[in-house]
Amino acid sequence: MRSRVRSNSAEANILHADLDSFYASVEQRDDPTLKGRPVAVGGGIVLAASYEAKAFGVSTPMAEWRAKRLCPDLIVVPPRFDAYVAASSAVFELFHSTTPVVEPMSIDEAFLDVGGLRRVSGQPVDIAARLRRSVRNDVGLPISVGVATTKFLAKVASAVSKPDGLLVVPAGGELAFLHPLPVSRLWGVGPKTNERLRARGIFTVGDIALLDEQHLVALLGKGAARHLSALAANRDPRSVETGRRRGSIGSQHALGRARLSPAELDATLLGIVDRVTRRMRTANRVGSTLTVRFRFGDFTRSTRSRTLSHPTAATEPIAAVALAILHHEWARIEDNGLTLIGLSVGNLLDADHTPEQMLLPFGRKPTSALDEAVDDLRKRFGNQAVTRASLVNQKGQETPKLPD
DNA sequence: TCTGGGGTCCTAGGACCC
DNA sequence: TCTGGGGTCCTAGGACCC
Repeated sequence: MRSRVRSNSAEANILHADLDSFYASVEQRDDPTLKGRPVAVGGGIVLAASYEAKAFGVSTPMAEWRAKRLCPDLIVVPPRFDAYVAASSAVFELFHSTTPVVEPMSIDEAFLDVGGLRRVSGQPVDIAARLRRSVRNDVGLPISVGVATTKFLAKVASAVSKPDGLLVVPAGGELAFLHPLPVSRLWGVGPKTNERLRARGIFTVGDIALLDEQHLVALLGKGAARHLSALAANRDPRSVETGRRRGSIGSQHALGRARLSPAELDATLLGIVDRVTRRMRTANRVGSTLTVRFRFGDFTRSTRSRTLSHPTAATEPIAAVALAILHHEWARIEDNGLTLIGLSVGNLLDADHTPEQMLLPFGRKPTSALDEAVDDLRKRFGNQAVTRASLVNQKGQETPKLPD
């Protein structure tokens, strides 16, 4: 259940806590010989870089060979995701013991609302300082915290305070802090938008605040323009929300340059289907919209999606539809090669609250062309789960048709 | 010598329903 | 028989974030 918590918006009550160079810090914590040295976590590409490495210009995501050229002494260690998950859980326990109002943003950052805790825990700045000490002492990791009246500003503050910093933007001092910053600090300004703004002579947040919103709409479209105008004026009414749930679960796999055979591609996709559906079942969720993601040899991308008539977390129907989509794109894959394939399942529902008769698989009459395709695949490959062995499609063999 | 893996949100056209 | 406006869902793509 999602809930909103309103705090007194005139006060700087919102904390944004963000672990510094998270993966790299865990590695430096667990291997003392890495302390104080330039470390990158990755394999082929940099997933995280320590501050010592960042000083050389190493950043993420950067090809490993490039990082090593920038920083010849760089130590590259392979990722240990289990260790990161464990460290993250420990840190989130500290978040939750700080305040009940915690909104996770990713594995290494969260918003905390500490409004209303003054009497119990003191001023936000003191709460933030204590939290930083606990994370350092109990988990052994550096964390930066920003404190402000809005989520957006708290996030900017934590970023500005890095590394291992604490920064409070006092109520009333928001615009003085915000306006000199470059537009790229705004949430939602990436390389493309930054370039478009730069071309119009817009460099700082203050420049945006001065701009007529209509002008911005013409430049970026209505949604983005309103969003940026609001942030530049520090209008950010979003509250810290607990209980937010993911809207999709997916997995993808980069394939490199090697050309895979159709059977190998089928097997790769089935492995991804298996991983995704397992995760869905573990999370006790079902979904109905399948999106297959392709990146071709020239690095152009494309997605194909289909919506099932009933939500499911079962391997078999999802595998059947995902394979049908893959086979439908075969001509383009043959022409260009394929460098990435992925699958995500959206429209997620709680399995417990989904009426049983809505769940696949179950005995039923086909209700859509898509279901007919699923049934067709079942007939063709047997009613058991679609297995790798049953799907060794040689090139040229008839492949399942995807209904238009 | 290229470019990982997990997500979110927005836009826009077309289908479909009322 | 012709015509409308609004709402929602589906699909594809783009941009962005960590």
